[in-house]
Amino acid sequence: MPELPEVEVVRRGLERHIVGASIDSVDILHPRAIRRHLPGAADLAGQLTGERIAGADRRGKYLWLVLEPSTVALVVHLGMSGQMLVQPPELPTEKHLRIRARLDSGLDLRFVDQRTFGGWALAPLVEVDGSLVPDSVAHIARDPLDPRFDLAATVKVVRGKHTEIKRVLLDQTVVSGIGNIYADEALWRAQIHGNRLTDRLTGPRIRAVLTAAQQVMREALTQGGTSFDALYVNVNGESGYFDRSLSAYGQEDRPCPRCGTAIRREKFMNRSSFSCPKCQPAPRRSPAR
DNA sequence: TATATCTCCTGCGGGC
DNA sequence: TGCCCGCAGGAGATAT
Repeated sequence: MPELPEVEVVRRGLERHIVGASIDSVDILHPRAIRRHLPGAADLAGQLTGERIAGADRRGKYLWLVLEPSTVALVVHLGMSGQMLVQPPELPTEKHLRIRARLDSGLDLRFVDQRTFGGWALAPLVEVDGSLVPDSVAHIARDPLDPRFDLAATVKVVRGKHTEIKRVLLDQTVVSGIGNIYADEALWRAQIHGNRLTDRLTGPRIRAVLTAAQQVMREALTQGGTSFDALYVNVNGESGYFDRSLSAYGQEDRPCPRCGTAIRREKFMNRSSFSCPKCQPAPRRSPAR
């Protein structure tokens, strides 16, 4: 599942393989893949055709290609299962191919997405807090790998909320790029249960969990991201290996690497949470969910 | 206004 | 073998 490290791997691949190329034509093969582009498929294809890809940028899990001469951005979200593949056009069409762009470099840029949670949309670039981002991404906070990420300010925002720490880690308007996998890993490293209330945690403990998120995502990035199946791959169709290094996520009933206690799985926000019952004791009375 | 919950979607695996 | 159901989960919409 693509979270920040996986998206960054894809961004780097796009930067290496398609920046500088121009778009000759675009085929939209599934309307849901462009549902966030309100003017529709014909408009998206028309606006992209003839544009030159001038750069590949990212904030959190949002990725965008800067286009010239229009200066708009093609915003890409991979959702649960999206892939941006750079392929020779003669390669067979993928089963879940949603969008195909033909480039003047002789390659295809393909958007493949089994579960159709992801998609493409065009957006003008606007300046937010000193950075140029698509206006549809303006509400997304800086991610922990951003050189201008302000840890102290983020700690303050988190402490100012009255909710559970895991909810805040998943709130992209507070800190971006963290999904269910890295939230569980960061909480495990910081030895904090995800149901702990933010306004009852000390500043140093919140700082510890944010720093842990930063560390775990940096490590994942060096290993090409996390992959459980063929759903997440880089632009060449290769999977990452970080899933072999996970301590909590997906480790139900396996021994905690720190204390040996069996990792437990709980339902949280309609999804699964994994934690060590000894290292990460739950608050005495969990808030109603 | 802040927080919580629902919904979208597809393929896989388990149970019957 | 085939059908049904639960599960996976990011993010916007809707409810509280």
